[in-house]
Amino acid sequence: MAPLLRPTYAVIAKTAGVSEATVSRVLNGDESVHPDRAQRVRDAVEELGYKKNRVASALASGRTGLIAVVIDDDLSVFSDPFWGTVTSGVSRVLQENGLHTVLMVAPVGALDGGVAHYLKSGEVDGAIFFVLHSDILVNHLKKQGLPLVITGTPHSNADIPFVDTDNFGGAYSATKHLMSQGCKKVAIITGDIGTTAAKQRLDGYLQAHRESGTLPSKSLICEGDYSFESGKAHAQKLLETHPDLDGVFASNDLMAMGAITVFENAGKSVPGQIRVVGFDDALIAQTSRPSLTTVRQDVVALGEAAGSLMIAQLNGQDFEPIILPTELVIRESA
Amino acid sequence: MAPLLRPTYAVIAKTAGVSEATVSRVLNGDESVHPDRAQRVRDAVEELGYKKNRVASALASGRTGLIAVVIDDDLSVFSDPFWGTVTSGVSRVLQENGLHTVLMVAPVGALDGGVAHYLKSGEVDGAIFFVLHSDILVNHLKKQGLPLVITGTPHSNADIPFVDTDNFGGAYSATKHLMSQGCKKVAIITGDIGTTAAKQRLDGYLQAHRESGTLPSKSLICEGDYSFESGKAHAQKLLETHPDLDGVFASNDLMAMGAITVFENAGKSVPGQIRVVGFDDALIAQTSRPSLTTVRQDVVALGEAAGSLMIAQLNGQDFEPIILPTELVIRESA
DNA sequence: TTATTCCGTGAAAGCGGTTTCGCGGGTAGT
DNA sequence: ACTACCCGCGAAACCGCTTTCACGGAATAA
Repeated sequence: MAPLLRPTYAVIAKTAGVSEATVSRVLNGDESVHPDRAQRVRDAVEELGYKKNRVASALASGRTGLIAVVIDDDLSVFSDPFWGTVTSGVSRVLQENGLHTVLMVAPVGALDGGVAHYLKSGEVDGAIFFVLHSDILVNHLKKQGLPLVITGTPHSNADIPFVDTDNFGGAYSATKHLMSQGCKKVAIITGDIGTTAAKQRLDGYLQAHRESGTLPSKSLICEGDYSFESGKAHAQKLLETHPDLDGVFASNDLMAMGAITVFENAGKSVPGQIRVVGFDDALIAQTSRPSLTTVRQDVVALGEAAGSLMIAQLNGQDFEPIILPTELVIRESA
Repeated sequence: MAPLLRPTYAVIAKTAGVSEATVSRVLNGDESVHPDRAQRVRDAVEELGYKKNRVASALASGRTGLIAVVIDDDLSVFSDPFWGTVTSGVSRVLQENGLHTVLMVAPVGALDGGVAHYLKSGEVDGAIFFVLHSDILVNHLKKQGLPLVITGTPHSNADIPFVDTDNFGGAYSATKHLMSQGCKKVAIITGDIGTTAAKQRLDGYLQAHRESGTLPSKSLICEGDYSFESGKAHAQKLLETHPDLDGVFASNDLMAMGAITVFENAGKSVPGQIRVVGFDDALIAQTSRPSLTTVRQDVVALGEAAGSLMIAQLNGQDFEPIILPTELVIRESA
């Protein structure tokens, strides 16, 4: 079937008794059009039910009104509700400014990968990166003039706008809490250590140890990948190599839950014999048995901050990096 | 900064020594172009790094290559991992066919609402609906010739292509299982009864009762809204009005978890004193304590089936509705 | 050999907007 | 009254493709 026929500028112009250029000026907020003519245009739009064709506008203006939100991972990340929540924060801010979100969940890869190709295609007016294993693509796109925001502190000292959560502070207070609860041997299950967030959380854990006058052995530091399964795998290994382990800080809630599953199945009660803290404060943290002590980050605010930084750039305004605080939420598991 | 300058057909045509129409014919798979000329075009594309401008192509052809995936809800649905998983199934199938997904999570509302406006705007070549409280918009769009697929059985007998899970059979076997475990008084917490899925799950529950020669009292049938909080609220009420309750079938895993939280906090052990079954088999079902007995639906396959039905329509092929089976997964809670 | 048909290809119109440049009328200054 | 400047507005070029129509050469049939 033929697509629905909808009025164009030509019809609006004829109805209002003006030119198409005037219609364009009025609908795009040009204040120089005589108020009486402008009102005639608005009346015609109302009467005829006109809607702008965004495809034609994008071709003519060179701007699509789309902002890419890039998650350097695969679609299984959506089993972690963090991503839906943070994305909703970004989308709300962009939508308030007449922009739309294009969500890209794929490995960012090299300069000739799928994500790079898409971002260079001119289809988006800017890009917000959520997970980064390397700054190579980001630096390349910045040189080409694409407005960018990244979440997480950049690897290099490039002048890239970013928002972040206080990873170091959150991990530090989680580890301090475990120690204050009497834990003598505390392990960490990190995220992918290629990301700055995982590094900063590890640094917070190490700083808490330095301040208590101890240093954890290398086998207490496990590199996970934020997945439930990696939490389980490392918990298993920790029990084998450290039977006297009495505390674990996992760098996200999913890995914390994986660890708890293993400990409980091994007959080690949580928090009776071993205490566990996570990071994020996802719903899974609240509903688990035992409910999870965790470092809460304001995920909606993180998304909104990223969106606001993008809007500021597109409007040619000044901006500063934004670091959001964390809060340790004490529940049953520690 | 000015957008990156990229070669257009004019440049490709000049380099290959052909017209722009020929370039368009070659790149769109027209077999009538002389093979030598066609090869010269492909060589020029390779040499110059040409990428099609999809905005210009959409304007010229009247097709955008975008398919809307509509979830009649708000963004909090992403706290339920069902949605990320089912969407990934759809996206994979569309991408294999050169199409892209536009995800819309918003109340569908009336014919003059935001979703309706967008779908009538000509920006998408088709739409897949995931939750529907009413067929009004779908029937309207079908009349206008927009290719459609819905998940869930349509309310009316309209000739709308759909995919579904066997809701009736899943609920029936869940309720039968509770009865076979000795449960004498089984409640149900439904989803929004305006959706056909929730109705069918209720019907399955009622059929299992009919076959056992009993009928549940009306106060054992609670209408939830698939949220964790509604599961808790109805569980609280059920305990008050039915102290001898010994079984609950919840129409999704989140409500089941909400119910378990309330029962455990009230000192009723699961499954010792009261057995609980959910629906979906989300990760939350596996990680909870106790782990959740649930009706597993193949959510990826549901998404892929919806995508395949859309592709068939766009290609003008015949198609049948697709009903996917369920499987009762026995864990600790029942 | 001549006439007719077919087909590959190029020129250009069009898709629906944005934006530029020039024109004419009005206003201000001398 | 005349001159210079300003500004609102319209005509039309342009954005980068797709597709239509017409042309010329080749092939086929009479």
